[in-house]
Amino acid sequence: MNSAMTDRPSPPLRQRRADGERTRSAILRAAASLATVDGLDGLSIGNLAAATGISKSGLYAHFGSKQEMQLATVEEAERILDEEVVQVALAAPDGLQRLAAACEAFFSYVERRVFPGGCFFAATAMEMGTRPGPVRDRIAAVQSGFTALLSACAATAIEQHELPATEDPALLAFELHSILLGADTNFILHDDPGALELGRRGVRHRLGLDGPNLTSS
Amino acid sequence: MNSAMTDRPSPPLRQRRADGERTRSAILRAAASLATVDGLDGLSIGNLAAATGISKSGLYAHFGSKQEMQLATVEEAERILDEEVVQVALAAPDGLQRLAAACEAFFSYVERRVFPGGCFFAATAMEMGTRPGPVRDRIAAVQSGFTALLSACAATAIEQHELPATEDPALLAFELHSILLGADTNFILHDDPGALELGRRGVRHRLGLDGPNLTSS
DNA sequence: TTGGATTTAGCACGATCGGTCGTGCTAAAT
DNA sequence: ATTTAGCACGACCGATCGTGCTAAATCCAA
Repeated sequence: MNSAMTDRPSPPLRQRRADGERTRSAILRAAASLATVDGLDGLSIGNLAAATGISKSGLYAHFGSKQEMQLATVEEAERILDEEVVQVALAAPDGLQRLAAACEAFFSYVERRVFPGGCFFAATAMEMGTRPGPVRDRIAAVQSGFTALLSACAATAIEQHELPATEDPALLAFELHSILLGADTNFILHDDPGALELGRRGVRHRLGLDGPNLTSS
Repeated sequence: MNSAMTDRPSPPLRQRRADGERTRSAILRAAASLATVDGLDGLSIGNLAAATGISKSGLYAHFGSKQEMQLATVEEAERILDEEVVQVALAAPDGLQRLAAACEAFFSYVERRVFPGGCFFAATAMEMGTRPGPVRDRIAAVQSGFTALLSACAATAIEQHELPATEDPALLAFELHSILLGADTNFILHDDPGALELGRRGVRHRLGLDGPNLTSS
C-alpha cells in the first residue's frame, strides 16, 4: 500500500567499478556507525564526507540524495544485524535454544559495540518513528522481521514442549524484544554494562532457564 | 562528579513579569511536544519560534542558549510525566496495585498522545544517550527515578506477599520498564494501538494478574 | 503618572545545511 | 589503443542553523 521501495538507487543504473564499490562500502560502514550517534537525520552530508575523507560532491556520485543515502545506510545496518545476530541465532537448533541464542547474540552485538551507539535499529526507530517515508517503513520492516523470528522460535518451542502450551508466541516475542530494547537503551543512556547483565537475567527468567535444576542441561 | 546542573537558568536572574512567565510556559509546552517529533537536537530555534508565533530573538530573552532551552524543556516534560503518570500511580495503594497503576497510567499517557511522539523520555533517551552533557544527565536521572519508583513498589508488594519472595525488585522493575518502552516504541513506529494492548497484556502476565481466578478481585 | 525594568521584535553575523555544476582522472569495455 | 563512463574534486548556491546587538513596546511600582 505504501511506497514500494525495494528498487535500487536510480543514479548509477549502469554497472559499478571495483574501486567505487569499495569506497561505497566504506562510506556506508561509516554512515551506519555515525547514525547511531548522531541519528539518521542528524548525520549530515558534511560530517560524513569529513569522516570518510571524501568530498561532499563525491558522496553524491554514489547517492543522489540524502534520503537515498539514508536508505542505503539502513540496508547496510540490516546486513550487519543479519550477520551479527540473525545468522548466529539460526546456527542454534530451532525452538527454545534458538530463542536464547538470538537474545544472547543481540546482547553480545551491543556489548561488543558493533555500533558505537548500541543497536542501530533501536537508535533509529524512535527517531524515524514520527517521520513517515520509505526510511521509516524500512526500519519498521526490520523490527517486524526480528519480532517474527522470535515469535516463530517461540511457537516451535511450544510445539516441542520446551515452553508451556499456555504461552502466546506473539506476546513472548514482544516481551523478549522489549527486554532487548530496554537493556540496549539503559546500556547506552547510563553507559552501564550492568544493564546488559540485567537484560540477560530478564531473558533467562522469562524463558524459565534460571530456576530450579538447570546447571548444565 | 559530572556537571552539577540543578542551578537555575542564568540569563533572567532578575524577577519575572507575569506575561513573560505565561509565554515562557507556552514556549516550553510547545518545545516539549515538538521535541518528541523532531528530537531535542532536531528541534530548531526557528521552528520553535514559528510554532509559538514568537521571534527567534524573543526566545533568547527567556533562554540564553539552546542548551538552556533543552534543559528547561526536559524539566517541563518531567513535570508533565510526574502529573500524568507518577501522581496517578501514587494515588493507588502501595504495592502491587500501585505497580499496576503506574504501568496503566503510562499506557494511557502514551495512548492519549500527551506528547505527539509518545513518551518524551523514551523519544529523547536514545537520541541524547550518546551525547554527554547536562541534558543527557537530566534525562538519565528521570529514567532512574522512574525505575526506582517501580522497584520500590515491587519491594513493597513482596513484603505484602502480593508477589513471590523469590522476585528481585530491581529485575522486575527493569522488565516492566522495558515493556513500557517496547510498547511505546512499537506504538509510534508502527502507528499501531495494538502495541499498547500487547504491552498491557505483558504487564498483566508479568504481574500474574491474568491467570486463574481474577475476574473482579 | 511617570520611571525603570522587562519583554519582544528587527536585523545581521558567521557557520553549516542539503544540493548542483562543471571538470578532470582513471578503470574498464571495445 | 581508444573510447566510454563511473568516480571524485573544488566552487558555489539559497536556505537555515544558533547567536548576538539594539531599539521599541509593554508592564509594574513608586
